[in-house]
Amino acid sequence: MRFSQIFGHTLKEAPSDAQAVSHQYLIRGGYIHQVAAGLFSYLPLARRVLNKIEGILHEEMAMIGAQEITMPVVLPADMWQDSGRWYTIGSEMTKFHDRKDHDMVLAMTHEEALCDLAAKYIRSHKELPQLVYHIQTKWRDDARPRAGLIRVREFKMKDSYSLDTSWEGLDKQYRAHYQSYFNIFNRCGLDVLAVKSDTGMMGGKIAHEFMYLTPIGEDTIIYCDSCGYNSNRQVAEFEKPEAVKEDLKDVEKIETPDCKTIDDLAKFLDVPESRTAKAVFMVATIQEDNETEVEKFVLAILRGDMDLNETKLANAVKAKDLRPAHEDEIKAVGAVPGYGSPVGVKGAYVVVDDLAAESTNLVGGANEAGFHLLNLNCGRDFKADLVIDIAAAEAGYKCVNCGAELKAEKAVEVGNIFKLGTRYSEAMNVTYQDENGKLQPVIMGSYGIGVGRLLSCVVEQHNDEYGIKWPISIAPFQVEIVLLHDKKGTEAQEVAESLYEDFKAAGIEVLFDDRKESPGFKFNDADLIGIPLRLTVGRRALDKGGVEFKVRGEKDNEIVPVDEAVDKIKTEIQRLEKELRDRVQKVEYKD
RNA sequence: CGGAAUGUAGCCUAGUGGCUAAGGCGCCUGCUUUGGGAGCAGGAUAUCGGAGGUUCGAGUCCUCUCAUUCCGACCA
Repeated sequence: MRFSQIFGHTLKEAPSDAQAVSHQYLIRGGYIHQVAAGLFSYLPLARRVLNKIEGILHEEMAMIGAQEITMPVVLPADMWQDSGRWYTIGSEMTKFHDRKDHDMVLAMTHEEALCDLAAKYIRSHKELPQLVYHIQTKWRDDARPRAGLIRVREFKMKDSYSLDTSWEGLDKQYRAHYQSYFNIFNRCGLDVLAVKSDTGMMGGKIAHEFMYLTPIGEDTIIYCDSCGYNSNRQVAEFEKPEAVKEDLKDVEKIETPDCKTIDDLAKFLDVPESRTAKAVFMVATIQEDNETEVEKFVLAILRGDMDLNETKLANAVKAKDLRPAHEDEIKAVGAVPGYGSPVGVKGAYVVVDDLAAESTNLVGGANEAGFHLLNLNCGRDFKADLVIDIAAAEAGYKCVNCGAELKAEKAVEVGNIFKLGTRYSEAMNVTYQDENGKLQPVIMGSYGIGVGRLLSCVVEQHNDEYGIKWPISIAPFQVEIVLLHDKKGTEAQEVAESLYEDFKAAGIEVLFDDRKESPGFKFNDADLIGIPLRLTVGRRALDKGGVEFKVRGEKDNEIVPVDEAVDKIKTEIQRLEKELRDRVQKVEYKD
């Protein structure tokens, strides 16, 4: 490809909207164009990277026996009604009517479509197990797209679906993906960590997330350096500190103006946050039986220095869904937001974190604006319907396994693998006949990787002050020829042109900067775009007997004779490819 | 969906009620130049996000609205 003909161009300055490094470089390099919030066009350079990534995905899927299919992005609503998600997912899912006035849906993911397909094609245990996948567009009308390609509304995902007759079979396919995903990320040059993401209710349900650690991430990982424990904060376990125990003192009501947060309160009273009680008002949706759902008002009490872990709370009250309570709902039970506690509250299910229950003489809300109560004690001053661990893990707490201090790190989820079990197959009647002729639900798994998010995470990991440094495996081109024009002769031009032809003939992906620009301009663009290998053709190098070879990101360069340039580049490509290939290793599966 | 900020040419910015909206980058033409974002000369590109209002006069003040970004809620 000649640089002069590429659709799109580079920018010296990034638009002020772009804040994440990957967002800035991808825009400045002429890779992507933002159309609206969370909507991007991919220009030729980015498309080439996506093609490379998708190539790796296809190869790795083939390695674990997955067959490629394609399911539509527009789906009829009835399958989403069958799975129940038509009713449970909010405005993130886009619904519309087609010309015949049928309810339609833009696919957020393809479990329903796959189940619909499997229900029609899977008949016998002899046809199982199966593993199918596609790389297809998803639409999620996210309330808050951000950071360029990190969180978007329309994106492509590689999603695969396994179908098995047994939990052992599912486990096998699950572990195959676990390994496969490490291979994929390693081949793309991205460092990831696999963390447990949901132990959930429903017994055997297990999920892992593949996390790229970065401060711009939205997930928090809790990990332990000394024993290797790690987990998404949502489900992380930790050892609670000892409760402070004193002799019980009498309750005392005090005026606390403008103390709506624990922080305000602790400062105002000059007590540590750990001596306060925090009230969190939630509404849980609970499935009583197949037909009926009820909403339950839940009042969660924690020690003031701890955060509520909603996943733990949802599990504790067996909630299908959990949301923050609205202000009128809070008032309806007799509580006051900002000054809340269980004291005097009626009609709420009170869940008290075990540590808060053991702690004595805490400061809590009086359920009266501007007032708190001193010396609250669980059991004496208010009753707990349930005492259980509902606190979120945080850095500084102790590891449950080894007692070392836990650490926290932000991360972006670039992939996940999920043991669905029979959740969808039962709802959507995906069954097969077993050896005895009995109908059984198929046991499913689903496995996803966001392609654009992976691309942007690679840029986050591989860049410097000048631009992107692509890993060779997914670089839009393997080598860039930078021609420096020379008025005194045509030699440089001729050498560059003939090298360009030689590279193409040798099957090397080459970008030829043939533009009539100054050297500095071209070097800066080359660094920005980030092609791994560079050959500079100009008077100075020719006088020294060749062309100048340089690896992106390395300081040194060397003169290579013109007739050895193709071999040199071939060797270097192989060297860089080997580096990435060597990253691919057997990983130990961690439950 | 809550809180905040910002909208001036393709990009970055100036413009603090008063003349024809200014500069840099980029773009076009010509000449010159060619090893880390060259120089000179000429040129094109803005309904100042939109609507309404206040005013003799609005890019500037007010109201509404739209969009984008950031923080939070949310995230199958």
